Amino acid sequence: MSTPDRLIESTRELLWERGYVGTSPRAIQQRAGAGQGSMYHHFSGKPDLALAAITRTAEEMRAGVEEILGGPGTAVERVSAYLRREREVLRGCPIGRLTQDPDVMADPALRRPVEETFAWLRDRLAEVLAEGRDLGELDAGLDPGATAATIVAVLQGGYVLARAAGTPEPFHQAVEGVLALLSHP
Amino acid sequence: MSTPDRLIESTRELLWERGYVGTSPRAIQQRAGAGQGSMYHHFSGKPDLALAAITRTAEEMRAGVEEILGGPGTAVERVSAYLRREREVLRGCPIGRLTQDPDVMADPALRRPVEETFAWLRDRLAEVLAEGRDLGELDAGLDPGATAATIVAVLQGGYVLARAAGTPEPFHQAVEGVLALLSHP
DNA sequence: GTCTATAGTGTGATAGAC
DNA sequence: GTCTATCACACTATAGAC
Repeated sequence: MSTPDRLIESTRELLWERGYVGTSPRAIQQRAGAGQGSMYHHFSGKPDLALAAITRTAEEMRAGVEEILGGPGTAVERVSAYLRREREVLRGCPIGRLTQDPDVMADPALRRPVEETFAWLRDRLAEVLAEGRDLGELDAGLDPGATAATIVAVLQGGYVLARAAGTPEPFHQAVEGVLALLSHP
Repeated sequence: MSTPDRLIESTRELLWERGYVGTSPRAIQQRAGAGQGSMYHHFSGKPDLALAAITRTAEEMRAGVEEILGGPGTAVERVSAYLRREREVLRGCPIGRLTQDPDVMADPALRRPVEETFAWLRDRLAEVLAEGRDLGELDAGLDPGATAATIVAVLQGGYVLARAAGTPEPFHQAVEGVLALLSHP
């Protein structure tokens, strides 16, 4: 792995664990096994590195979601598979957590990938839900856009509950709760 | 307002806006109009002040919730009122955001009020939902615990979506989405 | 490309005068 | 109780040698 790649990977991990404010260039360098000069040679500074890290994380997340939502199965099956997919629940969502970082949200360049990822995710889920509704798999009165927002919110909020509780259990409860509401009627 | 009170209020605001890592004693003092000596006279340091601030916020939140959930109306009416209550959506949840702060979660004293607040909230909502189910207002097969987790997660995740989008709209969509699922069958 | 040296600022806290 | 002075350290970045 090249030095720039190692720096980006270090930044990704630290942004996930400690957020943007809590991540220092020094910590990034140490984790990557790179010196200061090296880091500032490849990147203009902390924001530049963070942009590379966030962009890469957003791309990976999108690909992972599309693998499930664009795969085989009925609409409800695909949504269920997405909700029940294995996750490192207590680590939280690497994109969602950036949302709480004022310095990220204040920088348009850093904010864009966060905004776009969630917009895409909601749209993609809404498409699948609309498909399920049109095929009679879901209630005819179901609002795909609102329900998609609910589902994404359950995941993001599930992470919050799990971290508060110190266990993944409330995350899984929240997921099963919304699936029961979705499938039951 | 006394100096200790002003310091606590400053800390509450800054924890909400910038989180624990992003909040410096200096910023707290400046916002409170207090000097360093004054701050360290009344509090032993940043963690001590944060504990006072978090405790106060948790107490207020609990009282606000109980006012609605313990008020008049059917179970669904009270849950709807709680979900639709006016909120400063883009500011996020002052307790939920602490969940993303590794230094808060690493300190058992700071973590406890966060953990207890969410545990209480889920239990309280589950009670109301069980009541609604037992009175035939909600589906007989509804799981109160899981559904309560779902509802709290929708709120917490709604904040995340709203901040990502830069507008409160997805928060309201998520809320209406879950209410539709809850009331429809 | 990578290194070390250095700078300027902020952090979190203590000391001791008033 | 509140003030100013001071501390040791970390942060983010630049300079210039190698």
